[in-house]
Amino acid sequence: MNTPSQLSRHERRRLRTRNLLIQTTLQLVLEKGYETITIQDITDRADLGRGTFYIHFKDKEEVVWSAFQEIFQELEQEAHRQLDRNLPQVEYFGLLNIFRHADKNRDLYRVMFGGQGSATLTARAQDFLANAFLYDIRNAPQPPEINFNLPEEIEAQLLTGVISRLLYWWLGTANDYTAEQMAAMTYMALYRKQPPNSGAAASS
Amino acid sequence: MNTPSQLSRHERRRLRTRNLLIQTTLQLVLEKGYETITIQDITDRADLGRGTFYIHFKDKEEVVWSAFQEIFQELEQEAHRQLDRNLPQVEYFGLLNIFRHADKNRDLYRVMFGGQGSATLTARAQDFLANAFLYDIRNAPQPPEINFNLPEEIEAQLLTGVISRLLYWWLGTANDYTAEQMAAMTYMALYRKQPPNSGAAASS
DNA sequence: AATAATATTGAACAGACTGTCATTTATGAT
DNA sequence: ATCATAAATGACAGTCTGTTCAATATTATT
Repeated sequence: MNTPSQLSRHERRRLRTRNLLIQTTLQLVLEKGYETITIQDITDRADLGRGTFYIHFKDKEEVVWSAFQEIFQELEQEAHRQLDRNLPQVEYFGLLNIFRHADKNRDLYRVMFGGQGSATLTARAQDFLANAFLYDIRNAPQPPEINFNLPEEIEAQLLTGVISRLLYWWLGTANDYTAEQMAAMTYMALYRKQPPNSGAAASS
Repeated sequence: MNTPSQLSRHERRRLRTRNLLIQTTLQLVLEKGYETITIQDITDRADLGRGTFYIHFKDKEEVVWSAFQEIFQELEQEAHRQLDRNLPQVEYFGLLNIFRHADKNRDLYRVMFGGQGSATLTARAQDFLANAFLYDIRNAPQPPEINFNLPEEIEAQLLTGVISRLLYWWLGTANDYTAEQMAAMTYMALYRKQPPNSGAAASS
């Protein structure tokens, strides 16, 4: 039935063109902007027939979204790992994770949070963030160091707003802040404390 | 030259159809969503020729943006009035202004901040907010009650993020919070103090 | 009232993009 | 080598855009 690789040649072929479409789309979006590019542009660059696109995706949006889903998954998993490890100052390290992840995937984040993508995409990305925060707030093993005394839902939305906008600004403006600095500033604004390890080297 | 009304009849006529186009566009956007509607839809509903649209506006976007500009102006003027009056707790009343203004113009805010409009529109609206905040921070007659100790630019972006997202959530979700409650919660989260007049009636 | 200027019309046009579908090409099983 | 399945193709009809232009309606000037 299945070859050792677990995937039939058909499936591998299918996956290959699918990924080709994703990669090409991302490239083009980053070069020309989401609204501007057309399906034709994508398939031209990918050297495929235009019809082929519609076999794999319904929309421009579906391509970008599925690409981002994969990448977001990384971040989500890391966050849950940290939550489970019951770290002190999860709040700070959570922020740091996000900004580092954004740094690694600058271009993709730019499309999602940078006002270049579709409104729908941005909204979806932010809703995703809000859900993640809500989950974290509700499932925090310990009560938070600092309590906002606000409804959980609102707290989650608030965090989402701060992060999204700072990402937007950070990635879209000429500035020299590092991910660490951004996380530290966000932490200070939200929790009114110095972040851990400020000025000192952190290990393990 | 000019009649007592300051506007020639030609000018008034022009303005009339211009406003008709704006109103109709807003109606339709709120009914069907920004992306969906077409220029044809607008001029049909407005009972105008399609060509007429292009005499007044370049784009769908230009219509919506000019509509919002007018309305934002109200908010901006009120904010500056408050700043000049040197009120205590400007921060709180500034927030209150925004949420009340959003309440009065629910539908328009929904389009701008609700993820229904174009990404460009939303970005422009938020940039506008960020600029306004930056201006207020720099021109505050007194040093703020509570200092964030962050770069002004970042503080402005942070406020923008919080407000935009809370507006998005407030206007787009079933909930019973009043503008006052939203302002109070935002104020508490940002400044870690009870807002003034909580529980008491305010006059004049 | 006649004439000039301005606004609006609506139809027509080229160009671009979309989504679909019957056909062709590549792959897998026998 | 043959046949069945899946993938990829490109041409098609339909929609929207932005522009143009001659005709019509409205307002201003004399």
